[in-house]
Amino acid sequence: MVKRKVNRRHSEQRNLILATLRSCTYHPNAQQLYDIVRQERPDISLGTVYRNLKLLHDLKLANSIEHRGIKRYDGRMEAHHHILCASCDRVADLDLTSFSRLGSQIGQSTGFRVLQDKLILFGICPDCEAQTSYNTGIN
Amino acid sequence: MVKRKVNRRHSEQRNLILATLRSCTYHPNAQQLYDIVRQERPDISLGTVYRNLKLLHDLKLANSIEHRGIKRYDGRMEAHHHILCASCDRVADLDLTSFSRLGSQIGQSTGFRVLQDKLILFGICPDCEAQTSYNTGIN
DNA sequence: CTCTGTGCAAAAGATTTGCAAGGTG
DNA sequence: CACCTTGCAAATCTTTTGCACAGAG
Repeated sequence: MVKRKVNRRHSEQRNLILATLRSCTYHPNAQQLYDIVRQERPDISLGTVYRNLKLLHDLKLANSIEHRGIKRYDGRMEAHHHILCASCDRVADLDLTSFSRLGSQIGQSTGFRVLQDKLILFGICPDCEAQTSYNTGIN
Repeated sequence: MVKRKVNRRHSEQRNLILATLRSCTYHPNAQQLYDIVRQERPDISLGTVYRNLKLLHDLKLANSIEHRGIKRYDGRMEAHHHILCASCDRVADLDLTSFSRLGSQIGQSTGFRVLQDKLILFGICPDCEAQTSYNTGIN
């Protein structure tokens, strides 16, 4: 179960995918990443992007969050959280130093060992808030 | 966009689905709900379950959380949050009165209007913690 | 040479949708 | 009646996987 298959070979595709993810200012999904990466390497396949995102996530080189049936990735690995806009699906990073207290409090009351680096919030982003109408349908 | 089509007709199927969801002690997905409901009404279709869960969610009669590509539902509508076990995917309810402060704090720093009733945490549940090996693969 | 990674296409799994028929008010 | 809801099946969408070949060490 805890299989530790360490020695991975390098591949241009994998390096490119990780570099692209890291340079991304937003939180792209596989298709978006594929579209960007393809500009530089038109022969890359979508399957490879999926395979590598999954691998990078397993290797803890990428985070992921899921919303409305789509997984989005994040190459920034310093501990942080995310808030999703329930209207436009935008994702914003959240540096939340004050969470550790709440986390351990929750751990005590539920018996769960709370993962301190994964917390998802929902809200309405400023842009959507500025508009008169928006859908509040989260999930 | 803000379509308000209020007058919905009743249907046995919809009532049954909602009642079943409400009586559920866990957080079932569409398929699980379908399996339960079918015992009472063998002719119901999976599509109907999906359609009604979506509708009930829109009407704010059900909450939903998404994990590993599957949506799970919750008929308990008092404000509360959820914590997911990253190992066994169990969902636990979380009554978190102390969140409102953190929520408004986050609202100030991000500009988001934080939805106070939707917060997802990840952790390892007591049962999984008791086992020596578990996968930490969240998402 | 030995594996790992890739491209391609097919498969899988969850959810949605078109349609004709049945149900509700 | 008008139109909402259903069952069924097909369609859709995202993600995974099998396979033969290419590439890395």
